[in-house]
Amino acid sequence: MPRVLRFTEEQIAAAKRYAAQTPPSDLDPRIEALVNDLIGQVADRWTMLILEVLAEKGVLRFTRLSELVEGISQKMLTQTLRHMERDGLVKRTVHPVVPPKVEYRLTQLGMNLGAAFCGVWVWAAENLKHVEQARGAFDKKGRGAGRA
Amino acid sequence: MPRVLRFTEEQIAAAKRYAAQTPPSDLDPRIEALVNDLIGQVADRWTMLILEVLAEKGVLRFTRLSELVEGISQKMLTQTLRHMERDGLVKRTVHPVVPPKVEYRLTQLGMNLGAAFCGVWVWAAENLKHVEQARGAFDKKGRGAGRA
DNA sequence: TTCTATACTTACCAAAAGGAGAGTATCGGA
DNA sequence: TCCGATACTCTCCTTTTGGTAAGTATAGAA
Repeated sequence: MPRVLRFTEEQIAAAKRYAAQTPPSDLDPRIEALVNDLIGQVADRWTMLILEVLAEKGVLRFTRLSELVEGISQKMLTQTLRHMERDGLVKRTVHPVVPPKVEYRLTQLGMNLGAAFCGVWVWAAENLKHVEQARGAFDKKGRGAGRA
Repeated sequence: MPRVLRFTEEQIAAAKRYAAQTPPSDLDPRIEALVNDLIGQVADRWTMLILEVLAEKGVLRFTRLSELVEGISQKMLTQTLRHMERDGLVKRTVHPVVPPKVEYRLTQLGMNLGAAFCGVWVWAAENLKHVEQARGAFDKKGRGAGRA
């Protein structure tokens, strides 16, 4: 499912650029809160999956998207796409024909976000085993001792 | 709130390393699903905030954490810390004294995850204005036309 | 003897997320 | 004349999430 594993060289380069920046030093708390909110909205399960498939496939119509994003309901697909459109992550193009034809593609902003997430996907792919080991250890020895 | 803006040079370097890797080519879908789940659990609001304050402060006790992670309830703090401990992101150290003393710190795995998220924080900080603009535009002209 | 500090746990309840499935509009084709 | 295709929207209902508030254990201080 993490189609990000097929991110283009260009996208990976963008991820590098993001990670390479020394983050700006302290901002005013108002901004910090906004950044926080923004991440909260964007780090959502469906948003990330849609980001992935659009990054991989380029342009997709509604029905195709619903097939590619496994397990998503129409309701959530519509809702998530609207949010992403509102945030400027995807471009929605309506062709006024019958039956309707609507195309979705990532904006530059969306692609940049995908690139920024790339590091997280890589982390997850690399450390899956470590996490599973940690869970196994926790579940076995955690029970029965150590709780305050 | 995004204390990641004060991430150390070392952590930023780690982020670079993550983003610099060409992600492994296609894996079997089982793995992909697991990576997906893992990200879903880890990209949670409280997990990210706790990751931040621990990355910044190093070692913290329960009550101090609850003060620093603004708005978190005891319940969610305990719950999130348990999950993070189980996943091997934080180390929990109990000192058998009265009143109880319990310390939390990030593991290497946790620090790496923080580094991987760094790119996303930077994206959010940089593109906050773009997103706000997009929202403004959407809310104004979006209503009334364009829906299929 | 009662109070305090710490790190929780538990029970209860309200709000939000999200799934299922039906409904809608329109035109060309059988 | 009725069906099918597309991209939704709407309603109803269940599940999940998360907050609040109270309870617990213990040793030393007052």
